[in-house]
Amino acid sequence: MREDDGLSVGEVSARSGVAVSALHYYERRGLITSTRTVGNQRRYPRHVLRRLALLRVAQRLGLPLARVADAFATLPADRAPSRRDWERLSREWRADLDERIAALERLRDDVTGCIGCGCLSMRTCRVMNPADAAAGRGPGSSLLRGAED
Amino acid sequence: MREDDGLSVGEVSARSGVAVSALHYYERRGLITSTRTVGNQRRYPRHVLRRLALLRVAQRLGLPLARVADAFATLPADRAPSRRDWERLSREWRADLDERIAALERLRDDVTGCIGCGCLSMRTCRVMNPADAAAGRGPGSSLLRGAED
DNA sequence: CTAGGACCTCGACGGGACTTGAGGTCAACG
DNA sequence: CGTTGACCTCAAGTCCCGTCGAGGTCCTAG
Repeated sequence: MREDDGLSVGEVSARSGVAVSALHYYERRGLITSTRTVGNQRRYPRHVLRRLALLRVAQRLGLPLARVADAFATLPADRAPSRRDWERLSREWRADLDERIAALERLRDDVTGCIGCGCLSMRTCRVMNPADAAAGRGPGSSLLRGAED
Repeated sequence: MREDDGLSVGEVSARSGVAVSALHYYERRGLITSTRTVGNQRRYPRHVLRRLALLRVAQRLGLPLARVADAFATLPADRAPSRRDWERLSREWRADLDERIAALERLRDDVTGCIGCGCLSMRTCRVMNPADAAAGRGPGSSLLRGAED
C-alpha cells in the first residue's frame, strides 16, 4: 500500500476519527487536498491531521464549514499550520463564540425576567417582542397585536 | 368570509407574522390545529396566536420543533395557555438554554486556555481532545495519536 | 357572468453536512 | 486464477424548517 508516501484515506480516517465519506466531502469542499497515486488513490500529507483537528475544533464551536474554509485559505498549503496560525484562528473563532454566548445570555435574561410576568398581555414583553422588531412600527413590529385574546 | 367564527389562515398570518406556508407546516407537524369551514378552509381558535408566540420564543431559544411539539402536548387543547403554563414552559426552556450557555462557556474557556499553548503537541489539549473522548482509551479516544506529525 | 382574491393540496426545491449505495478498479495473497 | 479488501466515482438519500409553484376550488363584487 505504501507505493507513495503520504497517508491513505483509510489511515487518515482511523487516525482522525473522521469517516472516509467525510474526508471525500471535505476534499470536494476544498478544505483538504491530496495527491493521487498511479492507481488513483488519495495520499494525504501528514499535516492533514492538523487541519482536521482544527476543523473539529471549529465544528465544536459551531462554525459552518464555509467559515472554516475561509480560515484554511489563510493557512500555508504545503506545511503544517504553525502555533502562530493556530493562535490567530483560535482568537478569531473565540471572538465569534463570545458573541454568540453574549446573545444567548441576553436572551436568557429576557426569559428570566419574563417568567411569571404579565407576558400574557404580550405587548411590552421583550421575549415576545424581540428588540429588532421594536424599532419600526409598521406591519411587523407589534406582530402580536391580535394576541390579547 | 365570516361564515364560522375563528380566524382564517390569512388573518393568523397577518397577526402573528408567520407565513401561511409555515402555518400549514406547523399544522402538519401537529403544533397547531384548526377546524374547517364547509368550504374546507381552516379556522383557528384565537388562542392559536398565543401558541405561535410561544413557538417563536422557543425558536429564538434555538429549540427544534419536535421539542416544541412535546411541550405543546402538555398544554390544554381547547383554551389558551395560562400564565402557569407559560411559566412552566419558560422555566423548562430556560434550563435548556442555561445548559447550552454553560457548555459554550466551558468551550470558550478551553479555547482561551489553549491560545498560544503547546497545543501543537495535541495530546493533552482539552480543545483538541474533548472531555467525552478522554474517558476510554479504545479506538476513538486519543483520536489524534498520529497527529504529532 | 366573470374576474379577483383568498384559500386548498401535493410535490419539489434549498442549504448544511454528511451518509449510503451501486457499480467499478487496483494490488496483493494463497 | 480467483477472491479479498481498500479504494474509486457519482447520484441519491437524510434531517430540519420551511418556501415555491402548479393546478384547482370557493365566494363575493362589479
